Amino acid sequence: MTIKDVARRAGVSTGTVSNTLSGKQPVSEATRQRVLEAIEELGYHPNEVARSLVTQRSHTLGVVAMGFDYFGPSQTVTGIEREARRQGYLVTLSVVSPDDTDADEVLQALVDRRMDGIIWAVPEIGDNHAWIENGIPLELPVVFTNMERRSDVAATVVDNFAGGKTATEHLLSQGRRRIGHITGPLVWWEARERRRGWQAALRAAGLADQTTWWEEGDWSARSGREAMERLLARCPQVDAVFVQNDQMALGAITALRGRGLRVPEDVALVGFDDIPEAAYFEPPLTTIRQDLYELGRATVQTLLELIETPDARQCYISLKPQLIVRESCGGVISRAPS
Amino acid sequence: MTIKDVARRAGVSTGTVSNTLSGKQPVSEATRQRVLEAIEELGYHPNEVARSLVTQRSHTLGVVAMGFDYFGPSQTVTGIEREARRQGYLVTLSVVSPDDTDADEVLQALVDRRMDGIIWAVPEIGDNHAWIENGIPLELPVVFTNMERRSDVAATVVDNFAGGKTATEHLLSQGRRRIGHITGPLVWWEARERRRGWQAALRAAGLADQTTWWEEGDWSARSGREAMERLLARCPQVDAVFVQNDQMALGAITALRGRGLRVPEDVALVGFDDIPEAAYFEPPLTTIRQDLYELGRATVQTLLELIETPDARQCYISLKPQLIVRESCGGVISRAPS
DNA sequence: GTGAAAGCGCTAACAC
DNA sequence: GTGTTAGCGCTTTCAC
Repeated sequence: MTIKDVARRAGVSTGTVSNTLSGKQPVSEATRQRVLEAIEELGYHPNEVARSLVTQRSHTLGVVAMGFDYFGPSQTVTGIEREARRQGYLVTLSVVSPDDTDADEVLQALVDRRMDGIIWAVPEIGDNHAWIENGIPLELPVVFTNMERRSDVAATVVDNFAGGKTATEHLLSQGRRRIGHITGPLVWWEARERRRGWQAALRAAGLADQTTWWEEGDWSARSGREAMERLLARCPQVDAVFVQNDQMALGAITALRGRGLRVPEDVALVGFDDIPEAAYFEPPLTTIRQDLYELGRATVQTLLELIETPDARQCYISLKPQLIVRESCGGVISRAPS
Repeated sequence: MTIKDVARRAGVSTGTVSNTLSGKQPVSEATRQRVLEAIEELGYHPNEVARSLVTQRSHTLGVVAMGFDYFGPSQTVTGIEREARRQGYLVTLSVVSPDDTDADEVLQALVDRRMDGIIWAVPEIGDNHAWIENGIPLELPVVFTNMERRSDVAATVVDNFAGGKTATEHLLSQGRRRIGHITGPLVWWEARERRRGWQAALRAAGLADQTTWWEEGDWSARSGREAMERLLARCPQVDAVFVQNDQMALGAITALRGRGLRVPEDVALVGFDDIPEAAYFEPPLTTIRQDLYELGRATVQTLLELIETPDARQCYISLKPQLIVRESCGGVISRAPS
């Protein structure tokens, strides 16, 4: 089933079929109808591979993501896919692992398939973004997510600093004054940002001497429990803890309960992410929600603009996360979302 | 940067370049070296789109998934992507929504891009698989996941019936005799299978009259809480509940605690999925783990076989889920028999 | 308006 | 072994 078959059937040339399909050149109504009929009868669908070859456009976006069997990344990718499809694009997904050295390979495979653009949705860990430094080695438009601001690179991010600050300020507003902190792995840029936010809020409240009251976890509930144990051993006086994600907060709850401490009466807790389960923790968890779905949407829109207008102003879109108040901080109590 | 540039630079024809690259025709060592050098110097990478057009192979798999911002589906897709890449394939992902009428469109877009095969990783809900009935309308190899067995269709599934049966049998082995059940939406095939497993175990234990002790949820923690409330109202004597996923089990725990009932002393609980948080529930949740990562791997392998050997149509791979024993089933039963 | 023809970048016969 | 050439299925000049 090729365009030739359609042309033959309609008694026209392939160029005319192409024109009726694209509308780029005028076609008389009569032949238009005959072509459309032929297409219908033959059940013809254009071969997009052939089309890509000549137009140099694949209408496909390459997405490289990391560890997306977790809630955050998969939500981002979902947002990306939705928006891409809405705009007539397909998404080719590559998953890299934290220890991957094959970033180049992955990228090359996408370039070879002539993606129209790339979304690099890999968290910035250690120096895994170093390859960007000397200008992007790709002639393709690329947009990054959750990356430290750089010149000449487009990125969409969640304002993790603001998130950490908001969380801590909420704790302060509830009257807590001895606020500890459990971080994600500090090789992650996002983890460092959230900690900066916590420290900034502490300093602003005249609590600068407490900015060392933190312990490092690895995002897992297990590490949250262990970090909480360490924090309790080192700073038994804490009356609140800002935890950098909800899973670790869950572990922290377990640790506190194990020590006979009540949440929020003895120790208040704020998490980060607002995973669906957070509202059903015991107690329901106050947390910072980041709209990663929206992050995905915004990233696609940025990329499509870059594709249309390759003269590319560098743009850096920053999304503010939102405080969700539940019961783990005491004070204001809101119901679980309905 | 095309094959022509390489050919010119190496002083050979394009055919020779192609042959050195593919190795399908012998090339003298001397020219081979010259070609390789030219490729290196020019930084040449073959255009895979052009290659696809002539070879009729895209080395890309189309995956259509649903609601994969949840743990299960994203784990499956991760498994798919990993195995695909290991075998030299890229993955193009389409996400459909539960209320999709656009399944045809999605499929067509993948066919138009000449995917080498399709993985339909959409749960079977209502009659959303009806389009398969009159034989697959695609000339492409397709593999389905978690779908009821059909003739002439390849599928890889988790044995949900066995999972439900195992969960219930474990409860029975702990001495529980009044075992209720909270299901997912029964328009889901998987939910019906798990319930069948529960009922089968009940019947085998001579408890056939209890096979109506179930309530329906929608997979969310919230619905689990509500279903638990209803179940308690209708069958206050239950001493155990098998819940069809961990999120709903979390809600069930909340409901039980609200009624002053202890887990596992008063009511034992088994979940399904083994999400990472399950080990940190209060109490840690006994659950049925399904290895969806492996499901993804197996699905890709099946698909690749189908691509190589298109006459190998129907195969049905069934993966057994695994019981993970934690504390939510306890040993001691403290509720008085009624 | 419409048809003929020249590619897009590559592979695969087929000569030599 | 290597070069030549005819496509893969489409779009896009460019005549008419």
